[in-house]
Amino acid sequence: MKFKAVKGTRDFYPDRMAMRNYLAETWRAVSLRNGFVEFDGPVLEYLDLFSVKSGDEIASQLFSFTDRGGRALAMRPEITPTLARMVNAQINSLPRPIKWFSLPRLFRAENPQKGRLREFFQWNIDIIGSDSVLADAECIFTAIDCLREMGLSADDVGVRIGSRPLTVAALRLAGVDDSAMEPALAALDKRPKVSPDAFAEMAVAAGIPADSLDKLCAFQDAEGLSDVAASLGEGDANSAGEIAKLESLMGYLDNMGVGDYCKLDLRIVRGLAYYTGIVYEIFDAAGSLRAVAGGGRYDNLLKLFGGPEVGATGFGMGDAVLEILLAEKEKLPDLSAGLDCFVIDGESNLLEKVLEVVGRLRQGGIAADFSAKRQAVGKQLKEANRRNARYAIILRADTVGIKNLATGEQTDMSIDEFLEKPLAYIKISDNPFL
RNA sequence: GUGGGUGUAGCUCAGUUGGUUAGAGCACCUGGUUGUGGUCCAGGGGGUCACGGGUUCGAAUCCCGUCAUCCACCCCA
Repeated sequence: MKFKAVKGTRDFYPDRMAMRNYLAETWRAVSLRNGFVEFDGPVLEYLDLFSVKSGDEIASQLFSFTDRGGRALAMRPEITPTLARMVNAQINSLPRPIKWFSLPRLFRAENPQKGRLREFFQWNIDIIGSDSVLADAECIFTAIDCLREMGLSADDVGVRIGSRPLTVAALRLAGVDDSAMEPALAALDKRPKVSPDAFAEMAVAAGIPADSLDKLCAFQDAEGLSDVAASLGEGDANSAGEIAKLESLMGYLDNMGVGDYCKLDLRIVRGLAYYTGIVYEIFDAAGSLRAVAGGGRYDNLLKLFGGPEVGATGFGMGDAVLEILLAEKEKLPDLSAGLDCFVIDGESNLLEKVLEVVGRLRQGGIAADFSAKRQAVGKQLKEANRRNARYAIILRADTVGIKNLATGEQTDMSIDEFLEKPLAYIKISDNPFL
């Protein structure tokens, strides 16, 4: 073969396309029933848009180019900058809180590996214009609502919830200066992935005093909020407020009936610097995969993009890991598309009749097709079977046999009688992805 | 960007210490029961063995390079 798909991209043959549509349609349906409205922006943005909040490291993982007008452009690696740009442009006319979702196609020029591709789809949920922890609760609920809709229980996936402000408070208490906060947070973020010794080495290199590591670990490993409060000591009023937020968050999630999916876990820090409050990641129970989703509060972001200071919170869920997880848990639905009716000419010279019946059925919203070849009934039934049809409509000069291919039952009547109201005799597919 | 594994038919894979015309199953196509399916039977198409170079009388097989893919690191928006 001379031409191949580009590294890190996927060809969506019909089976796979059906799966992609299933994810997209479920994401969309869940978003809408949670009160979010859909938006989208261009795949291409000015390169500058992505350097505002991210450094050069990120820029090196972008697909970027200069167009014929000399503009430095990039294919979007995430939708949040576009969201910020769009919201900022109309912030004064948008009723708050803004509850928007998007299903963007994204591109990142990194090396592909399990659950990571160069081109992928992501579900983004954001609430802008609310400082309340209720907004965080709504986002988390929406994520769980989706996973539950797809058949994943609290035994399959869990939301681990941490807090940036509390983690910062713990680091301050450990003697880390505010100017050294970012590398210290980065070190804590890596802790779950490395050995205790390696973590200690990394932490000290990041400027965390060695003699405070035990206390920091105890803080991160706290099982409950009272433990957290204890490890922060008397602390400041701010920390007490953050602990209260986590408490009401957990309460709200309980109220909405998804408390069993959620767990306090202060080891969740998130890599990015812009998070300002509650942060969370969703993992498979075994913890063998990458995060299915991740998000949190980012109150400074709109201002960073030239807008006002407004509260914002949200998450992103990629398609790659989700699909792997659903496959592992055997929760992928059977999406084999089938026809409602396969129309067969049961005698010779009936093509005109076949076309008439097919036309009428299709017009009535019934998925109908017929054989490209005029051949024996047996062959055509075989084809109907291969096409996964629910009914074979076998035509003769004046009568029609309606055969249920699953049960083998067949009823005969006049063609006119059938076409009068075909739905009285057949049950059409309720598969919306047909 | 770095490191390791793997590249044989559309898919999953065989292919014996290098030896003549490269195989199977599934899928696909055609035909068989003068016509009501999923089975069965017979036949068929399809591979420059990822690509390029080297060693050899001879390479799918050994060596080098390139590319792709998978896994991991970096990073993770």
